[in-house]
This record gives sequence, C-alpha cells and structure tokens, in this order.
Amino acid sequence: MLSKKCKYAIHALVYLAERYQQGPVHIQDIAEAQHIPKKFLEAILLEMRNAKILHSKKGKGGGYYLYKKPEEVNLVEIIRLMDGAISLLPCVSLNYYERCDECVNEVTCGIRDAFTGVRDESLKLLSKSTLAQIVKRQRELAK
Amino acid sequence: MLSKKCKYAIHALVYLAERYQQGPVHIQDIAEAQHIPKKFLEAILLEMRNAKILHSKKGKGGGYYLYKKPEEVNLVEIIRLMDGAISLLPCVSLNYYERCDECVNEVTCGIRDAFTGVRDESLKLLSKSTLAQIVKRQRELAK
DNA sequence: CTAAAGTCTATAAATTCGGTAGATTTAAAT
DNA sequence: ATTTAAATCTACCGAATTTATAGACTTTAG
Repeated sequence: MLSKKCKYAIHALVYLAERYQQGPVHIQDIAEAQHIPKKFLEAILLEMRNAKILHSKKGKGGGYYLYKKPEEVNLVEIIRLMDGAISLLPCVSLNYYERCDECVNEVTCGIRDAFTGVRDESLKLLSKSTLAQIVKRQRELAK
Repeated sequence: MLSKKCKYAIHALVYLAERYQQGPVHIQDIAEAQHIPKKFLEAILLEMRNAKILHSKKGKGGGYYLYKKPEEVNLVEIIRLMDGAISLLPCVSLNYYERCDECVNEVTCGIRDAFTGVRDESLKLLSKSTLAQIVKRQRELAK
C-alpha cells in the first residue's frame, strides 16, 4: 500500500495539473479541496519543490505551481520520491536494492522471479500514467 | 514493500514445500536455515496454521508441515493473509476496499484507473506463482 | 507597513513492525 | 509414570514510522 503521504502528493499534483499555467495556487486551497491536513500538505509540497517537480512563490499572491510539464511527471517518480521502492521486495528493487538476509543464495532463489515480474509490470503501467494522462482521463469521466 | 513478516512467511513456506510429505519440520530448523528469528517465526506459522495452509504436530517429533498441496498455495493468498491488500490504494482494493476521503468523486477520479491496472497485473502474476512453481524454478536454477 | 503567503524547526500522538519472555499443553520415547 | 522435546498461548516491549500539529520566521505585493 502507498502511504497517505504519497496519496496526498498525487492528489495535490493532479489538482495543480488541472490548473497548469494559471498562476500559483495556495496550499490552503489544495488542502481544502482535497481534504488533506494543511500542515502535512505543506511538508509534502516542500519536498516536491526540492525535487524540482514544483515551484513556489512566496509572499502575498504566492502559492505552488507545477515546474515540470504535466506530461513529464509520472506516478513512478512521485511514488519513488514519497515512499521509495516500487518493487515488493528490496532484493528485486532497481533503485532501492538491498540484499536479503534470508536468501541463502540470491541466484538460486525461486522467489525473486515472481516479484521481478510484478515490478516490471508495475513500472510499465505507472510510468505511462502521467499527470497529463490522469487529468485527461478525469475530464473524459466527468462528461 | 512487503513486511518482513510476509517475506519470512514466504521463505518458510517454500522451505516446507521443498520437504512436502516428508513429515513435520521443526520451527527451529526453518528458523536456522532461513535466518528468521525463531519466536517471530512461531507467530507467523501459527497464523498460517489457523488459515489452514499449514498443519502442526505437537510433542516430541512434532513440527509444521504443509496442509495444502504446493500447487494450491500461491503468493496472493500469502500476501493477503500477512500484509493485507495487494493493491496500492485502498479505494481500488478488491478484498480490503476503503473509501478515499480525498476523492471528491470516486467515479470521476482519474487516479484509480492506473492503480486498477497495476492491481490486476499484480494479481495475475502473483496468483500464477504457487509454491510448487517456486520450488520447481529453484531446482532449475540450482543446476 | 501590513497582510498574506510560504518556510523552518520542533514536537507529539498514533500506529505498525519486529521481536522477546515465560508459562502451558501435548505427545513420543524410555 | 516420567522425562523430554516440541508446539501453543498470553502478554508484553522498544523502536521506528507515519501522520500529523504548533508556532516562530521570512518573503513579497500592494
């Protein structure tokens, strides 16, 4: 399962993607519209700002807005930033690899195989899902 | 990521599947061979016994052994028992569904779509992975 | 200069995770 | 019947992580 933090991040980004190039959006607005605790959201947005996904403008009339284009932000990137690995086991992770203590021999471990498949499929689907894609889908569904 | 508990459970089951129909296996043996804390493993095996995946024999010469056939135990079942949902979001879970507070309208939410796809692919791959399959794979790799 | 916004630091509640201790029960072997 | 080896049960614990909250500080438009 994704953490709430990650879920919040995705919702906030989609909200900002819907308002792409319409100027800065207040944290407060996002928090209220998406039912996210404001202070928690603050920290999340800040983290995404540090990762260059968002930009912010301080002071009156300030707020957050997308730095990258909606087509260029996908779910893999967001999940990795917020929660870490996509894969279900550390020993099959591409970006967060860790050796298993239980695995006597990683090469002959029959378990990794299945999870490598799941990882690859998940990566494929999640990387196809960009903010642009999600917003488009959303608009179609709303009709 | 799966919890350690779940990873331990899978390793223990594979170990027992390798010894299917060869009599009860001591917790101690499994713990040592797979580097799992014994007391923690105890609780895990007990849970799988209650779920009718394993049987146990008490007293001298006792131990744990597979109740179901290795072909009949797959990773979906184990993960659901140990960690819960397979899906990444509660609102797309088949067995552990929960409504999202953030979702203003679940029907028009463009996010669920991507995660439904990931869920379906994961379920497909994980349900194909049975203990029998894993043991077979393991024996091939060991050659 | 002031109000409205993000930023930073610190903390805390709640939950989950990973693990342990010890008494009890069961059953085989002697 | 006694001993011994095993699972079972009950209870607990510490640490880490997750999910937040409070409040002082900084920046900027007007």
